[in-house]
Amino acid sequence: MLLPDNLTATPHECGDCPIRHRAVCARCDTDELLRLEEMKYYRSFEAGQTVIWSGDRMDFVGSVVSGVATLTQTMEDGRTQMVGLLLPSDFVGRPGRQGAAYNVVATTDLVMCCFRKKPFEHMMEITPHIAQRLLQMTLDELDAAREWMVVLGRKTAREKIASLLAIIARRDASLHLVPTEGKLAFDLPLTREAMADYLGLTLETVSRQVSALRKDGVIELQGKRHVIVPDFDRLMEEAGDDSDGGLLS
Amino acid sequence: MLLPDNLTATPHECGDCPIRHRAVCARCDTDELLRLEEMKYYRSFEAGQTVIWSGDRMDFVGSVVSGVATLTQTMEDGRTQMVGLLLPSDFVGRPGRQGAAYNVVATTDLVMCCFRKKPFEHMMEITPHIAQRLLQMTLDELDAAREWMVVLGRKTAREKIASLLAIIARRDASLHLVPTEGKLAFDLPLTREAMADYLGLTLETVSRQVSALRKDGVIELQGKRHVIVPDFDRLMEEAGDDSDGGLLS
DNA sequence: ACTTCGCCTTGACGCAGATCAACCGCGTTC
DNA sequence: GAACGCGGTTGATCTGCGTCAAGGCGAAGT
Repeated sequence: MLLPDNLTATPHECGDCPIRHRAVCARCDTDELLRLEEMKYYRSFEAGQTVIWSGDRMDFVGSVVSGVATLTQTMEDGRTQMVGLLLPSDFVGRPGRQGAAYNVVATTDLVMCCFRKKPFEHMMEITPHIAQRLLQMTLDELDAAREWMVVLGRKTAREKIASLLAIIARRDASLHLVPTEGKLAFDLPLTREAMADYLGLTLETVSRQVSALRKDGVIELQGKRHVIVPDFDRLMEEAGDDSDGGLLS
Repeated sequence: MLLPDNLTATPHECGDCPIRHRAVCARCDTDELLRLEEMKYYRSFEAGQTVIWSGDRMDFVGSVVSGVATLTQTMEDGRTQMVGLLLPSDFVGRPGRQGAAYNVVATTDLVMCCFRKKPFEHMMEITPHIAQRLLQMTLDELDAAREWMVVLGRKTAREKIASLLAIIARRDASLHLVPTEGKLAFDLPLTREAMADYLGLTLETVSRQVSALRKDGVIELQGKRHVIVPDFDRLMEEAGDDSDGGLLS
């Protein structure tokens, strides 16, 4: 599981990158960064493939270009909890750390944009604002993790589902920057089981609550995965979290 | 709630600081850092006092010297979830961010060691490895948050209690560095309600499970707060987490 | 066309933990 | 020393979600 054979090194200009690598973007930065830009390479994975196993040596950092991956932790008896959801533009990796702390699994076809860790860390040392940008991104992750602790600890099953749908809808909306006058639609990138693992529920409960939200008109479904949100505010209300999180601002 | 009147500016040498400020320690660092060291000041709070309210402007960063504080998030209907437990040596604050994201409350008498945010941020810019150290600390926090997501999402009430006790016991043991041949003892710095807020439970359930652990000999109690752990491995087992986390290594 | 398999849905039932309520011990106030 | 408040305990009951079980649907293989 160390260096997969589907590793492809594609030199390119920053503008070609559909999602700019937020930690290091040669469009905003210059000079030494262009050297790093040259070291950039892509890796792709199929849905279901494991990117890296918890505990394995991890010699790269990167970010998600397209597709969705999850960070999961499993207890000895098999109970598993998702601890991170990686959507396009999210960063993966722990500069300064040896091993991976969690399983990283692609839940859809996935493309990542990577740097080898060593040179990346070196660049971090000689280019102060990379470390700072990384710090800001890590603080964002920490905020997301803490928000999720509220969901896990204090929300009902229905609120949990609504919260998850809201997160995905919001992130999805911020990508295809087409304002869709209040109606959002997206494909769920997760199975019912993965949703359950994210929310600390069972897959049956997830299924029931999704059905309930559909029956109550909070969402519409086309097939099992395509979700339409007729009224985002209503969804946020169901999530027990009345701020719109800046989607419509 | 902005600048409390109990702010005291105590110039000192690093060695005097019972808990060295992990982000910036003039014993390890030098030169410019000594300038920062001079800007260090202390603030103290009584048990129950709020250090800062969520949303308030936060113009300092700091770390806990002694005592315990909590980060909490409250929903509109009053449900509250603790999202961070701040023990001695833990860092508080978000360099580069304006407001506080959570309520910070002292649950015991508390002493913090602070820097004004502006000069601290400036120092971060001109002293690269401060940003890097801060990044490492933030990654630690993120790991802790994710570990807690597993507790919240997948553990039973009994396991949750055991997990919390184990965390406190371990942190406590690492402070008074006296090896106590397997027997640990400490005072719970949290009320039953605060424990419930940390664990996503009700205070009644916390009370019942603590009693159950006592009845089963996993812990002993002197009064309501003083806990004795006769066998740490047993406690870890109850927590559903068989690694000792390095306490006895 | 039939089978198989993965993913999902729905129903019946049980239980862990929430809720509601009474009470205890202890320190503080008047 | 009576009254009070605060934190904690314990009991009785309720309920949301887990568990177990059966079956549906669509895609892919034979």
